[in-house]
Amino acid sequence: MNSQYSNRAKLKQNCLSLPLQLHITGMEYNFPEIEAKWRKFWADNKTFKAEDNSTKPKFYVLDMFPYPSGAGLHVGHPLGYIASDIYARYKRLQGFNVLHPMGYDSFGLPAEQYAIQTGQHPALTTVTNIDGGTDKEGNKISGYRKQLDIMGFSFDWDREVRTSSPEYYKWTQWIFKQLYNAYYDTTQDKAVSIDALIVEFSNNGNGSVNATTDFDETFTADQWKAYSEEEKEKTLQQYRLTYLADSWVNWCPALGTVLANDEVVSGVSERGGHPVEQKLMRQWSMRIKAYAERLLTGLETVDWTDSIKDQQRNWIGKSVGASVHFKVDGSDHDIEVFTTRPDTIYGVSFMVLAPEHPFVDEITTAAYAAGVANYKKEASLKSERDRMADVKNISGQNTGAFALHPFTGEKVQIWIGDYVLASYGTGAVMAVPCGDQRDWDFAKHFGIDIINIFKDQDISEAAYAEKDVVIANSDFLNDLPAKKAIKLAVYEIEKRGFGQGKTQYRLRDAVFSRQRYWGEPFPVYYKGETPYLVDDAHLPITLPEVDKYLPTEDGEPPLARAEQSAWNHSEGDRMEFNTMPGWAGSSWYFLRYMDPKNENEFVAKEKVEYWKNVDLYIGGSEHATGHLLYSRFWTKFLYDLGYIPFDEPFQKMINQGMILGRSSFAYRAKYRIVTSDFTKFTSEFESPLLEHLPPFVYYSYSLLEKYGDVSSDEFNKELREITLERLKGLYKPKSNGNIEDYISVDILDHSQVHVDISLVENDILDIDSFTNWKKDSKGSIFLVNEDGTYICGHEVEKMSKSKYNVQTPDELVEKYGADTLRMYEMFLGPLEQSKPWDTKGISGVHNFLRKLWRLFHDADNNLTLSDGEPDAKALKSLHKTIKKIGDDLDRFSFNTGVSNFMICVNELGDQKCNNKAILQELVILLSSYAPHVCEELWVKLGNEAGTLSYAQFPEFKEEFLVEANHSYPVSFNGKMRFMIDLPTAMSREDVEKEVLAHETAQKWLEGNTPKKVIVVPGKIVNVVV
RNA sequence: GCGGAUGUGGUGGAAUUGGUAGACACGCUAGACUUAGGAUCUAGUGCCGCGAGGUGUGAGAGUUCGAGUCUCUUCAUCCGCACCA
Repeated sequence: MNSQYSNRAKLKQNCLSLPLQLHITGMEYNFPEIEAKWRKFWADNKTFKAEDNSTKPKFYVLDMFPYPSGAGLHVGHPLGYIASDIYARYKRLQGFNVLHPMGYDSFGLPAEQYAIQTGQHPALTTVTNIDGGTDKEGNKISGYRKQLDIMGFSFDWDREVRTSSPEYYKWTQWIFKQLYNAYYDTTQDKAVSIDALIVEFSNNGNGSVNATTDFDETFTADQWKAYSEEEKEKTLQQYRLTYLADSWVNWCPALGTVLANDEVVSGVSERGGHPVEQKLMRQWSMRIKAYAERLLTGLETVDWTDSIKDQQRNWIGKSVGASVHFKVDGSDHDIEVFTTRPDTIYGVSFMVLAPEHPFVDEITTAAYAAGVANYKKEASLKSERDRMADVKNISGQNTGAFALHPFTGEKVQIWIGDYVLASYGTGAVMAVPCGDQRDWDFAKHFGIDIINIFKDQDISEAAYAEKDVVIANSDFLNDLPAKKAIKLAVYEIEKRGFGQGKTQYRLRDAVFSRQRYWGEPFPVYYKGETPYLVDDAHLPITLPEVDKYLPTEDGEPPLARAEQSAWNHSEGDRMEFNTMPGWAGSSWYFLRYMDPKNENEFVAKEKVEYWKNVDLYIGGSEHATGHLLYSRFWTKFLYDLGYIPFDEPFQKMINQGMILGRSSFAYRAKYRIVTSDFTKFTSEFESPLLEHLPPFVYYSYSLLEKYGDVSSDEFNKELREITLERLKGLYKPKSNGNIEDYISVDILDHSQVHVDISLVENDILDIDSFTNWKKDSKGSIFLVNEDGTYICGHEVEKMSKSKYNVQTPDELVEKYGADTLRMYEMFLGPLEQSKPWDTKGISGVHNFLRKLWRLFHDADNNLTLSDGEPDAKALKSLHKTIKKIGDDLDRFSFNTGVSNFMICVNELGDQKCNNKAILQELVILLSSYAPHVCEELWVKLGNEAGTLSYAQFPEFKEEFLVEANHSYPVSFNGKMRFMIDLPTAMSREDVEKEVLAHETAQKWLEGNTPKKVIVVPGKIVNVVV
C-alpha cells in the first residue's frame, strides 16, 4: 500500500509541474484537431440527414429526449445517447435509412421555479439552457446543444423538436381535441368519434351503448333531445376520452398544483418530496382506463425488459372476479363488493366498508353512531401516507348493521375499517377470513367468528390464500377445487341475479390539468361552466404573458393573470387557466420527428407510413409507469382514429443504467488545546499563545482506515499526539507564551466533508487548492501520509452539484477527445447496469486509439500503408473481429465490442500489419464507436471524405478463421490437465487414441484404463478415470 | 409481504448454445530504452504452495463425463410495488 502511495505522490508532483498541453502537443494522434474538423464537416454537409423518401429499409433509433436544465449534462446523460448513436451508425452501415433525431422536452418545473425566483421568462431560460449563454445570476451555461455536439452524435438536427415551441404544441393541443371528440366503444374495442355517439343518443338514447364510462344512468332519445346544451355536454363529458370532472386529485400545496398518480411516490411529490393531500377539484382527466386491457395485452408484442413490463402490469393491476350484491338488512341499500374469490362466498364471515363509503351513515344503528362518527373522523385525519405507514395496526368499527348473505340469507355484520380503500373497487369487501390474511387479522382482532370453507385446511394460525384447495361447507360448491368453484360460483351469482363476473383494473384515469404557467395551454374556453373547444383555425393557443408566474390571490392558476384579450380567441368567454402536464408533449414527440415542420398535420400520413414505430428506444427505466404508459395510450388512440398505422410506439427498448457519482471526502475534527493551568481553548478561538489556531485538523483516509472508525481510542490518541506535534512545529508562540505550556490536545466533533472531485486525483487531495476552495479550512493542519499525500475517502452517491461529484463530459472531451469518452463510457460495463463513474480506466481506452493511429503511421507520424494481399494472420484477426463486433452490436453488448477492438488492434500491432485492405475494413467497423478518428483515417486510406458513414459493413467470411489444427484442452474428470494440437478434421476415435497416447495422459491415468472418453470435435476432450 | 435484477481477482468487467473461469482494461511487480518519464516496449500478476500440485465464480445441495451457466434451498445488496379485496 505504501509503495502505491509513494508512486502516486510522484505522479502528483509531475502533474503540478507539467501543464496538460505538453502531452497534447507532443502527440501524433491529434484528436482536438481531428474532432473539430469532422464535427464541422458533418454539420456543413448534413451527413446524417434522414431521407423521407428512400428505397432503403427504414430504421428508427430514438433516445428519450432530455429536459434542458441549467445544470447541463453530466457524464451519465450521454451514456444512452452514445449507445443509440453507435447503433444508428451501425444500421447506416448495414444499408438502412436511419432516423436518429434529438429534441427537448422543454416544458417543465425547473424553468418555472426559476421564473418565480428571478422573473425571467421560462422561454428565455429554456433557450439559454439549450443554446448556451449566461443565466440571471451570471453563471455561464454551455448549453445542451453544444454539449451534445462535441460528442459526435449523428443526429439529424434538422428534425429537432421542442415541446414548448408553439409550432410543436399546436399539435399537442390538436391531439387533445381529438381525444375530446372521441369515446371508447367497447363493442368495437376502439376509440370512435363522439359524433357517432351523439347520433345514437338522439336516435335511441344510451340504452344500448357499450362504452367506457362511469355514467350509470339511462336516458331515452326523447329525454336526450329535451336536454339543454349544457346538460347534453355534461352527459357527453362522461364518455369523452378527455373529460372535465370533479375528482379526487393529488393536491400538492407546496407546488401549488395537482399531480398524476405516477408523480406521487409514497405519499409525497416525486419532485421535491412535498406532502400531497387528496382534494376534490374540477380537472381535466384522460380516460386511460378505457385502454387498460389493450395496454396489458400490447406488452406481449414489444421487446422490453420483464422488469418494465411487470411494472406496467402491476400499475394496470388487472383482477378477474365477480361483483356481488349484498342487501342491507332492513334497508333499501344494496352493497356491491368486488371479489376475486367468488368460490369463497360461503366463507363470508362479515363485511367491511371503507370509512368513506357513502352508505355508512345511513346504515349505522343508533347504538354505534358515535363510535362510527368517531372512527370516520380519525380516518379522515390520517393522511394517505400515515395510512400506508400504519399497515400493521388493525383498526375498525362495527356499524351495528347487518347484510343478508345472497345465498344463505344469513345475517352478516357490517363493519367499517380503513384497510378497505374507498378508491379501489366499490370501497367495500366481503370478508372471508379463512382465505384472506387481512380479513383473518381483522376477525381475530375484533373476535368475529371465522367460517372455514376449505376442506382439510387448518386456518387456526393464519388464513390460507392459495387456490389449491377444495371447497367444503358451501352447498353447491362442495368438493370442488377452487378454480372450478370460481367458475360455478360466478355462473350461479349471475343466474340468481346477485351480481356478475367482472374484471377490475387498478389503473386510474390520469389527471391532465396542472395549475402552472410553463405548459401547454388548453384549446378550451368556457361559456359559463360548459367547456368548448377552440377552432382549429385558432391553434396554437399560445402562452400569454403574465406579470408573475404565481397563482392569483384567489387561487386561480397563473394564466388567470394574463390580459384576457391578448390570447382569448373567442369573444367574451373565459379561457381555460390550467395547463397540460409534462407528459403531454412527450407522449407523441416520436411522431413529430418524422415530419417536424409540417404546418398542416401533426405528421403526414405517408411519412408515418414509411417510418412507422420506433425500432430501438433507449432511455431510463424511471419512466416505466409515466411516459411509457401515456405514450402507448396516445399511440393506440391515434391508431384507432386511423392517423397512424401501428398501435405500439416502441418496439424494442433498452434501459440504460444510472451512472452514479464517486464522491470524495476529507475527514476533519475540531480540537482544543489545554494549557498547563488547565485553560481550554477550542480551535475556533484565538489562543493567548498563538496568533491563530488552525481551524481544523484534517486526517487522511489512510489513518481512518487503519483504525476503522473515529470512536476508536487508539485512533484518537494518535490523532491527539500528532496534532500536538504539528502545533508545536507549525507555530511560533507569542512572546508571553511558551510551547511547552501546552500539555495536551483534545479532539472534538469528527466530521466528513465533500471535496470537489476536481481537486482530487487518484484519491490524492490537492491540499492548496482545497483550502482555497473551502475557505473555512484555510490554515488547517493536514495530517498527511509519510510521502506527504493526503488521501481522500470515497463513496458512491447520485451525481449532484451539492455533492461536488459531478463529472461533465466537456472536461473529458477536452482532455481525451470525444472518441475516447464514447468508447470509455461503453467500456465501463453492460449498458443496462448502473455503475459508479470512475475515470481510472480512461487512459486504457485512449491508448487504444493511439495504438490504432500507430498502425497507420511510423514513429515520425508519417502515413505508412502497404497495398497488396493481406496475409492470413491479419485476415483472421480482422474476420474474427467482424464477427464479434456484429454479434456484440446485435445483442447491444457495447462493452465487449470495445474489448474486441482492443484485441484486434493489439493483434494487428503485433503483426506490424499496415495493410490497406485490412485497415480499411477495421475503420468501417470502428467508425460507429469512434467516428471522428475513423473519418480521418478513412480519408488517409484514400477514400472520399464523408462517405464512411454510408460505407458497407464488412462481410464476415468464415473461411479466414478455419485452421488446420485445433488445440484441444484435455481434462481428466473435468479438470483441465494439458493441451494437445491435433488436426481439426481428425475423427473422434483418432483424437481419443492420440490423447491417450500422450505422455502426460499416462501420468494422469496412473495405469488405469479410462472408463470413458468424451471427445467434442473442435472443442474439448474429457477423460473419465 | 409481492415482483424484478445482481453477486466472478486489488478494481471495472469477460465467458453469446453446459465444454480451457478471469478475455479486455485499470492497478501493481520486475526489467529495457532514456537527462527525465504520466511516454514507449518486454515479462509477470486469482488465491495457497519453493515445487509437484491444491484450490477457486455469495453459501449449501443436486443433475451431468463436464456447471459461473441448468434445478432446488439459502444469504446479501439494489430497484419497483405495497392493506388492490
